[in-house]
Amino acid sequence: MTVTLLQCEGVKMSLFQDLKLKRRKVDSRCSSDGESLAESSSCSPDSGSPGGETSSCSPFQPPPAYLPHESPRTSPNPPPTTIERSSPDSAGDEFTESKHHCTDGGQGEDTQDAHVFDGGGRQPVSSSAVPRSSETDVEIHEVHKCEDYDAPERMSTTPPPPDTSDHILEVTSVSSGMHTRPSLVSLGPSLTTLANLPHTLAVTMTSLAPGLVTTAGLRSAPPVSVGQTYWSGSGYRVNGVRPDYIGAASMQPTQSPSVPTPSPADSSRPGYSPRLRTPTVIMGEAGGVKTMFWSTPSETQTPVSQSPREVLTRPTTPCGYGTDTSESVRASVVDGLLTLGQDRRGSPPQLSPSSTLSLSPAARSPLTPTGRSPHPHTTVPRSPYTGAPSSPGYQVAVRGLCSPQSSPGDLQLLQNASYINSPTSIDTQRHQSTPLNMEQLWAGDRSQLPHTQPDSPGALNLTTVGMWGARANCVETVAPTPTQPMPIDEDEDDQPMICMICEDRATGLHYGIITCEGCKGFFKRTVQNKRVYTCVADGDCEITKAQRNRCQYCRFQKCLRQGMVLAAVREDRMPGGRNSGAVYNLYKVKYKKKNKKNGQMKQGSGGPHPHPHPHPHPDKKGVGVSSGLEPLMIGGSTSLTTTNAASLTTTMPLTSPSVTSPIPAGLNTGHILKAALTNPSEVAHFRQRVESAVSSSRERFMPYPVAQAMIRMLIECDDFEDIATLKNLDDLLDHKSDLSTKLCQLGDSISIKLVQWTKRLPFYQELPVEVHTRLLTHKWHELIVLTTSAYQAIYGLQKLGSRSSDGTEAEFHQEVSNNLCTLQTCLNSMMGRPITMDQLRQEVGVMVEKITHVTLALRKAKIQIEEYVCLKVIAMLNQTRTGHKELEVIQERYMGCLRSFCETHYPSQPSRLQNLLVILPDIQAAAAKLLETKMLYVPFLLNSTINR
DNA sequence: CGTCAAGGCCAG
DNA sequence: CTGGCCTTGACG
Repeated sequence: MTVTLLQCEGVKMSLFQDLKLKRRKVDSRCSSDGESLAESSSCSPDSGSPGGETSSCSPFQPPPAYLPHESPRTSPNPPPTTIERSSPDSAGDEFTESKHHCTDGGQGEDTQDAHVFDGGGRQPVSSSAVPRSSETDVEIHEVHKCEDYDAPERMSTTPPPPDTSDHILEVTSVSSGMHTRPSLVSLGPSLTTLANLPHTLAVTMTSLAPGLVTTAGLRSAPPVSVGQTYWSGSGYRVNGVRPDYIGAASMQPTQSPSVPTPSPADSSRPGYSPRLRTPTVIMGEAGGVKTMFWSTPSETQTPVSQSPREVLTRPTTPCGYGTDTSESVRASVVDGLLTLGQDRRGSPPQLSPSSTLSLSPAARSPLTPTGRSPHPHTTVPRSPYTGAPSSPGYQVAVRGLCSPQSSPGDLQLLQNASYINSPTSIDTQRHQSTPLNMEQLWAGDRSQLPHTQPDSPGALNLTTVGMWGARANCVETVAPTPTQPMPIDEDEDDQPMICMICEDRATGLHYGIITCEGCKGFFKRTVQNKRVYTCVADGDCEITKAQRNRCQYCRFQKCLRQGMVLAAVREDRMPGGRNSGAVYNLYKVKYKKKNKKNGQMKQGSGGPHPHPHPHPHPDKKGVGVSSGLEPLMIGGSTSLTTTNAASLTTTMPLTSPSVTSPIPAGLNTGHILKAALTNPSEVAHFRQRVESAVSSSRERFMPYPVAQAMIRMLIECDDFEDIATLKNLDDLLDHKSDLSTKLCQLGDSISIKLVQWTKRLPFYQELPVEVHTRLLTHKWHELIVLTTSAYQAIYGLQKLGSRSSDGTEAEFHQEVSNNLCTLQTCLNSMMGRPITMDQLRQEVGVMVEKITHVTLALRKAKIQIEEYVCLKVIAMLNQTRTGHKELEVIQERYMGCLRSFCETHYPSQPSRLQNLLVILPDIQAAAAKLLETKMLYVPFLLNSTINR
């Protein structure tokens, strides 16, 4: 059981945010609340690039509650502990501003991104219904050591006298198997309030085993993915392709306007896909003394500005993309936790640094084009639909996961895992290439160029393998041939092209690829003037429309990487005319002769999901798809993954030269691929898009029996009632026993159940354990909300008799009131003293409202268990940005399940799928609030009392 | 003559 | 310096 306890840490540590911890600012430039902070932001609209994330007010700042407020309350009673500064990776460095990198004064999306804290219920503290006293308005930068290893009698189960002087939590825990004893808790003044109940829960810290010295860096709060985009079935197109077909969900318009969000003004903006950063708690334990500090957030991107020390300490990840050390450690530790007891998965090699650092192209698994080490079990033959291993021992193996056992070897492994690098972000695999020496480039050294450029080996082999390696992974698998043109989806002609560099609106083919006027001009000026740029960061800045002017070096590098041809810039500056054939042969996208008589081209429109634009707009600028751009020839042969190639032979006949049959009638995936291949916004997304297209085809054509079987597997692994309710409610309500212990046990129970659920998932083996870890760490609160709300929606009706939801405002308020009354009763009992309704509303009112909102939405939809389990998986796999194709494939697989179920069981509700999906942002909002209040037990209490 | 991908111009 | 708009000129 050590395993599962340990696995809880990721969850438990999230609770630490709420502790009355003194934040001692080391280097804060931020104002005291999210809004003012945002407004004062002088930099970084960056929603993902390293270009801005280290700025003082990036979206990755801790949410307001955790921002380094100007907290003047210095402690007259300093903690009786050793105070240390945080590690090199922590706060100080990452608060470093990078204004020098912002050449546009922070225009563009600054405001938008700066408001992300408002979204999803994570509202600025100042506007929260929860009083500030219950918020974490301070930041920890010290390590608090506690010398008192085992003094449970000092743990506050009754509120200590108010102490306004200092909010110090000191925790020491001596591990004793699965029982952990917080030994010293010194909380702040508002411990007497309801909101502090979970603080004691938060104190739980579980150790591996007696004597084991370990370090655990744990994200204190999962990123609140407010405003994430979901498939919405809208008509939005990217280069003529629906983003959900090509995996570019983040480019979709965001959620339905009908979905209320805390900050609709921001979250509803097209393309709004914020990723929040949260503080990071790094825990350490030495000699049985646990220490911790908070660092500033640094999720997965490499900041623009790194102090030398930071650079030195930043681990090199398999993808070459730096992760915060704390994040790495955290992930690694929890990875280890998840891995323990899974000897069948070959844990030691999986967690060894050597395996994660295996970057040899030849060694790359075709399933892991991002360079991440392949999971050893991805080679298990699988059903193309279920993804489940076909081996007969699969079910046994899954069951075996439910009873993980640890061993000394596991502990050692875990210990080791603490020091290896975690994989990079599951949603961001960025390339890191050899620096481009522009001076040498202009001096004639073209060896730096990707192979699409002249003077470099294999110039006509348009494969971008080599120094552009990581990027090339994404494209090397796609190999349509000129003799096998993709069907053209003329229905999409009226959709604008997007620039392959910055995703702005493209105006046509320029220097070899489809770009906007800006990137065209930029490339031209750079080449004509032989300009030399440098990147102040690590040469990996994100280039988007809003940020393209922030780093000329990275913009130009991307131009080259994407295939812009230097030779297309004429030395003689002769205007007009056509380029020579030699230059033209270097183009990635070629103007196709107008021979659209290929009968295959029109076969794509006969599927069950006809496209809404049957008549193409005769826009002369619609070069991309409409005029027939030949598919890019990348490489000489297909290298689709074994697994997917097998799938493709049945559904995607045009992706490989070896498969020459026309598209089967009724399948219109070819046009998806055609468009995806000929008009990608980025070549680097080829692979992802193809995968998405493949999975999309699966999703859309999944037969119901297959969906039914997959859903049944999800239901079986869910154990709905067990995971959504509290078994020992009576014990919990008994105020005579130790409340803290009970809450700790509750936290254990919740996290154990989540981990067990994860391990039972049919696709568990398809993803590396670290990915599961990250998913769970980032999504656990959403899973809790969805689970409890769905349970409430489905079984709460029993309490209400057969009355169904009418969705009225009155019902909402009634339900909120009922829930608050239930909570009041429970808490009175738990605490042994009365809690006033005012107190209750103040502390948990907003959170209960949001959860109730979700519950009513699910109830109104009359959500079925089948839909709930699919939604749960979809929610867990949802990413703030695209890029992790494995997750997308699996997510869309279950999207297909859900769609199939909805279409089969609710044929009269064509928008049922969409209606269910748009509840997800509400779930995120409620989850954010739950996280904010830390009262994890609330939804469980409400569920557990349904039948009382 | 239409197309379209070059280069040029110039306001911001 | 950027990027929207314009001009140019080979090609079909």
